[in-house]
Amino acid sequence: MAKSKEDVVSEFRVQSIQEAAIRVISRKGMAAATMQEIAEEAGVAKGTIYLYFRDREELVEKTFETAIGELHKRLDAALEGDGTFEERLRAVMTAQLGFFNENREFFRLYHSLRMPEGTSAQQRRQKRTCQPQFRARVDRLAGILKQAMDAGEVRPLDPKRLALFLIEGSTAIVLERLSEDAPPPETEDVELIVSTILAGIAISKSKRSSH
Amino acid sequence: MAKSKEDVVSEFRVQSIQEAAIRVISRKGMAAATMQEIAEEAGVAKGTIYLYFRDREELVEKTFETAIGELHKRLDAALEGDGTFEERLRAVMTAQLGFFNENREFFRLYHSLRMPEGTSAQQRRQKRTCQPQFRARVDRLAGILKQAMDAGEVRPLDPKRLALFLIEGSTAIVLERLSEDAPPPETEDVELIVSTILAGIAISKSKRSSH
DNA sequence: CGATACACTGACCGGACGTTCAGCGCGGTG
DNA sequence: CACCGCGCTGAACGTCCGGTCAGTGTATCG
Repeated sequence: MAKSKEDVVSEFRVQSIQEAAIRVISRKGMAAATMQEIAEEAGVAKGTIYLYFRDREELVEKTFETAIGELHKRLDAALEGDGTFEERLRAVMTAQLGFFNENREFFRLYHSLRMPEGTSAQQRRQKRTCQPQFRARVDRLAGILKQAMDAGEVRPLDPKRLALFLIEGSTAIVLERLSEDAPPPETEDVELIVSTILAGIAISKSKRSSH
Repeated sequence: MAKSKEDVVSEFRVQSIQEAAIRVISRKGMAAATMQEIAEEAGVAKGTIYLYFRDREELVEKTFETAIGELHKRLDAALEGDGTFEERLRAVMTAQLGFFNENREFFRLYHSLRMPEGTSAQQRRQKRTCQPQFRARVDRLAGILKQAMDAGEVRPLDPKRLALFLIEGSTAIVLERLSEDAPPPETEDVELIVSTILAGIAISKSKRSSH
């Protein structure tokens, strides 16, 4: 069945509102972003938002899911086919830096939801909907690490902790890049991360003596 | 001059209120922590808080500074005297994990202030007071890294980026530890971080072939 | 023991924000 | 053209919260 005119309008509204929400949240922060301002940013009246989302929580939740779905698609694409661990690691990091670079505004929403706020009921709800998304991201990377360990490419360590360390560490670099006027080329930061994580930063004894 | 009785009472109130603030913020999150609840937690009336802090912002700011001052003291202590880079890195990481383990409740306050919220005026104020504290932490570690690079113990990389990567990566592990019922011993996680950062995770060709 | 000072209290105020809903205008229909 | 349906609007409502201040209890002093 072709999309009816109503569907098209509806989709357009939903998308405008979600994009506005991301922009306002990235400007003011999660707590200070008001429905009024989101509505203005989207070019609709406050009441209109409630025709498409039950309440503020649902708007935030759906918006987050839509946006993070995009990130997951990118990561999946980066991991298609198989290569050496190093290639895959580089692909993942490149995809990540690229995504946040193109979606700078999504970053703050992402960061705000890392740790749930509000009453314990709200916290539980946020946890149910957002935590799995973070977990999925961590688990995906942990899976790659585990695979590489089994293949003998990586020494045995707790894959989950390593994944956390890597994701959050690279997130810090993304954050820094976003606040810089002229960040270095993406590849440079990817190389920093990949080479550090693969080979470490210490100059081995043999190399030092040969120098 | 000895402390007058008023000073003692005053200090006690300030401390109670700050501790209450940390507990409430860690329970509800920054935005949802109300002055009323902080007052109840401290066992005083709401108005009393305003005898010791100009407004909510000042309370949060001062509380944050008091608590992070403690962290900085620990880090300084960990770096007293001099040792190899590896020893210093291990000391810093141990101090960090230890601090957050003993001050679990401070963690959320710390996390909430990472990224300023509210109107742009509020954001500027928060940036002026809190960002330098984060910067100081990063710069301190970056300094150690730089020193090790100059000494030829560490290969030359951007020290600031490395420091960010390390601090945020280890923060992720702290966060994970805090949410676990029975986290592994601190030393284990410290070793994971230190060995990863020093030697990387890849199994070198020579080691693999000798296996 | 009264008088004075002052830390403390908590009801109250003003404003902001999420949510609602009566009504408006516009495109479609007979 | 008159009527209708409906997507949309934004004023109004209830709630919540930071901040205020007149009043209260208590310690101190003459």
